[in-house]
Amino acid sequence: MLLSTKGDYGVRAMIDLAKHEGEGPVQRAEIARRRQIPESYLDHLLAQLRRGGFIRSTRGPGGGHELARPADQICLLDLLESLEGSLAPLQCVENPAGGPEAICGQDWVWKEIYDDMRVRLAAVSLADLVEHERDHERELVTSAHYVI
Amino acid sequence: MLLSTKGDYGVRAMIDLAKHEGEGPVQRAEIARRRQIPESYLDHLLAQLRRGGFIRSTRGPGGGHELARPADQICLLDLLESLEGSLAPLQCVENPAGGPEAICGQDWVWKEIYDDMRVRLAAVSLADLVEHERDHERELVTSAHYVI
DNA sequence: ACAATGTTGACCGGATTGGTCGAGAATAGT
DNA sequence: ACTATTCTCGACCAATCCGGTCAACATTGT
Repeated sequence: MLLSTKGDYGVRAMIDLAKHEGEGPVQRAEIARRRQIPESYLDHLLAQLRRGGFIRSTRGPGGGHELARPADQICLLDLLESLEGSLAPLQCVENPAGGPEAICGQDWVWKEIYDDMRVRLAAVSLADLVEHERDHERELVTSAHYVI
Repeated sequence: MLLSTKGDYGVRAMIDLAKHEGEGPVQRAEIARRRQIPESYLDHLLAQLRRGGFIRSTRGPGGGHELARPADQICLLDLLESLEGSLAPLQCVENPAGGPEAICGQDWVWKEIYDDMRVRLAAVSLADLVEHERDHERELVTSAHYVI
């Protein structure tokens, strides 16, 4: 597994914030409930997202969390690399391999895959993810209509 | 990191066997030395490769390991999936997600990347990897020639 | 003052990783 | 039959990571 729950949950949380953009701070408890994330674990992810500059948090009653920038200016690549660290599929793809090692033998294959992956992830914004989710919801509603 | 040392070392070992195809069994100690893999750890990887049907092993003096099929009939995808298990980058990409979860939100992006990745890996054979390594060696020799 | 909320860091059990080690089984050569 | 060589198998182990809990504290609105 390339991504741990950090990347999964973290992006879920960001999608939730993006969906409620402009409605004031969203509370930890709400995010946790809607996205099925353990509340106390979500803490750590929000802290990481804050340090990464993706969200702003305000304390006290009526406090909560909001996006630091518009959803269409946050791409999935930045988000995931901030949450997970490097997404390199293989050790020797990331580091410069020091000397003339070349002992790995499959690095060139993975370099291609990795580059392509990063391009794709960079092309998807948080806004795209929200839009996709809204589309999916509409689909569900429609199919339910015909079933019932 | 998507791949652990299992996938890295395992493929290294297979490249080594492919490179010495037709020269009789290659011994564990040789592979370990040439490819810089701890000998006793290599044991486990060879066992896994044997169970996966990729190699045959013979005991006793003069024994060792050889490819079970020609190198051009073994693709990187099969090897890695046998060594590492599923290469799915995200939980929800692999399992059918049970009910109408769709809570992940980024699964569609990763499904595309995953499919593409598997196609690429399926297109690379062990023979390709050996050829690439030989090319690389020639390059090194050539550049060394000019430097000296 | 008090309640609501976020912030931080310590801690924890279980799984996985990346090995080591030793006893044993098969086989070739003598 | 004996021995040296080589693979085979499973037990074991230390370190790290993962997913998560918890308690103590800081900040702010009323």
